[in-house]
Amino acid sequence: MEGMVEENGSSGGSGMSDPLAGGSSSGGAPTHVVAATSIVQLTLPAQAPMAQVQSVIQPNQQSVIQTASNIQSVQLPKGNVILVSKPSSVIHTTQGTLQTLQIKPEPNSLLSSQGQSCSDDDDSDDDSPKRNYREMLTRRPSYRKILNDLGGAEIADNRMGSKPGCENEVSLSSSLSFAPGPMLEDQTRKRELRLLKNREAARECRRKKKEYIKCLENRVAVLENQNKALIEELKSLKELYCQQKTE
DNA sequence: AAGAGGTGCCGTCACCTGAT
DNA sequence: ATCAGGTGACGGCACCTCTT
Repeated sequence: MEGMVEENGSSGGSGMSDPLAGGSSSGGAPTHVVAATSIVQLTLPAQAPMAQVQSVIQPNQQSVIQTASNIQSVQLPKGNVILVSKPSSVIHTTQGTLQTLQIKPEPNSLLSSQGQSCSDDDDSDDDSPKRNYREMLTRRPSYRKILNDLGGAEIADNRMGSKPGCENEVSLSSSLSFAPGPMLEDQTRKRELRLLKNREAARECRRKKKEYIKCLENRVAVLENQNKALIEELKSLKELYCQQKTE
C-alpha cells in the first residue's frame, strides 16, 4: 500500500519520466548512463571504442520501438540497461542475443581523479581491497533525484502521510534528551546523534531503493508486454503482406 | 533434529555531493 | 573549508528451505 509509481501503459498513466534518464545530468563521471535526453554517448575501454547508449526506458514513450534504429539491448550489472548499436531488427526483444559490455571508469574520470589508490600510501587503508573495489564503481544519481523525476512530490507526500518517521522523531528526541556533560560526553553524544541520523537515512535510502526497483520491474513488465504485442502485430502484418503478394 | 545455504533487513563505515 | 545528507559496501543476525 505504498505510493507506488504507476506505469505508463498499465494503469493510471501518470506520465512518469525515465528513472534512468534521471534528468539530473550532474556532469560527473562519463560512465553514467544518465541524460536529460534519452541518448547519451559514452566511451568504452578496449575493444568497444564507441557505442551509442540509451536508456531502454523512454520518457513518456508511446512505443517500444526506439527512435534510433538498429539498437541492441544490453544488460549491465547494477540493473542498468544500455542499448548498443547493431545492424539488426528495429524491434529488439529481450530474448535476442545480448552482448554484455564491461564499463570501467576512465583513468581521468571524476572518480579516479579523487581516489588515486595506487599513488598515495600515507593512509593506512588506502590500498585495501574495499577501497580499490569502490574506486572501480561509478556513482549513479541518487534515488531522491530519480524519484523526483518520477513525480517525487507524490512519493514524498505519501511518505509523510504514512509517517514511518513518527517513531523516528520519538527516538531522536529521546536520544537527545540526556544532559550534556564535559567534552568527552559531548563527543559521544555527537557520535550517537550522527549514528542515529545515519541509521534513519539508511532506512530511508533502502525504502527509496526498493521503490525504485519496483518501478523498474513494473516498467520491464510493461515493455515486455508491448514487445510481445508488437511482435505479434508484425507477424500478422507480414502474413497479410505475403497473402496479398501471392494473390 | 541438525546443519548448510539462501535471502532479507539492519547498523555502521566510508565516501561523495551539494549547500552554506 | 565545513557540514549534512545520501548511498554503496560490508558484516551480523534472523528466518526459511532443503538436505542428510
